[in-house]
Amino acid sequence: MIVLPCHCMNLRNAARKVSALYDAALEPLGITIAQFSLLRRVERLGPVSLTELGRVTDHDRSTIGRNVRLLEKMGLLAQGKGKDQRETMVTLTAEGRRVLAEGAPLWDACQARIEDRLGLERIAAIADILTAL
Amino acid sequence: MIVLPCHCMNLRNAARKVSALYDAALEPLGITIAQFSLLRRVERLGPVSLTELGRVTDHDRSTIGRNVRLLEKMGLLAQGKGKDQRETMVTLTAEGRRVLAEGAPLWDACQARIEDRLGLERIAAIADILTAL
DNA sequence: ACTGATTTGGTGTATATACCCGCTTATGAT
DNA sequence: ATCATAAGCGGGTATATACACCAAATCAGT
Repeated sequence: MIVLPCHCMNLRNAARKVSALYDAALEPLGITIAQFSLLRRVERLGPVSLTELGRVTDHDRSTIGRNVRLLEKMGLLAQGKGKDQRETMVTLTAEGRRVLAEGAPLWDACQARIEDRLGLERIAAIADILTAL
Repeated sequence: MIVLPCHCMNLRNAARKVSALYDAALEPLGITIAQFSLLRRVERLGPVSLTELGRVTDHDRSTIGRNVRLLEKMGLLAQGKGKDQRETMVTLTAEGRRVLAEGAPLWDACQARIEDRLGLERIAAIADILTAL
């Protein structure tokens, strides 16, 4: 892949390519790395509102709402009203838990492969970018 | 922004955030950093086919075709048939050249700000990722 | 020259993402 | 209790991106 002068495009291209690798690794699950990551978030946070999910992932609420809806249609997440009738509370389904369990070793392998290819130096740099922004 | 264990999501999030900064910087032009970058590619390569653009940018042909179509509607790019009647040749319009000229200092400023915030170390790491993949 | 394989694009479909607007529900100040 | 304000969501619209499939054009081997 050609390296451009533009740091932004280089980042985008790197994210695109790395995403394709993770997506391929998770292919047996029928979900993408973005969806896998969202499932894990819900697993971690327990019943959680869309707004809260958006806050912790730093995504637009509408983005989260749409992504959750897809996972709901797949039977991996469930939505219900909370005490506050405005809030949509999101929870993991049994099937969602199963997919997470099945996916864990796939994700691990891909993650390890990436660490191998990039080296700890660059891996650390990626994390640093987020904190430096 | 929270740092995740998943290197892929960290890269995606970094790309999302950095893109937002570049997009904001180019906002006076009415185009995004992805579009700006594509315009520059066409400027560099001169009349170029969609397939060739896809190859050099490592994007799917259909993605390029759609992105070019948008820039064509904005009057910044023009499409025409080549000697090979299958090929669509893409060229920069006068207006496209104007936008590139107007955008150059905006891009420069944003690029410099990013270099400042991230430091040359991390900037180099980003470029390295692409070559390491 | 003909025919089968390849190349080039376009379209349909899908995910990921953001912004804006409008509706519903909760909260807080009087 | 009332009413203005704020919070939470959904839907519309838009860009960026990929994959699969189809049609047209070209090319290569006979």
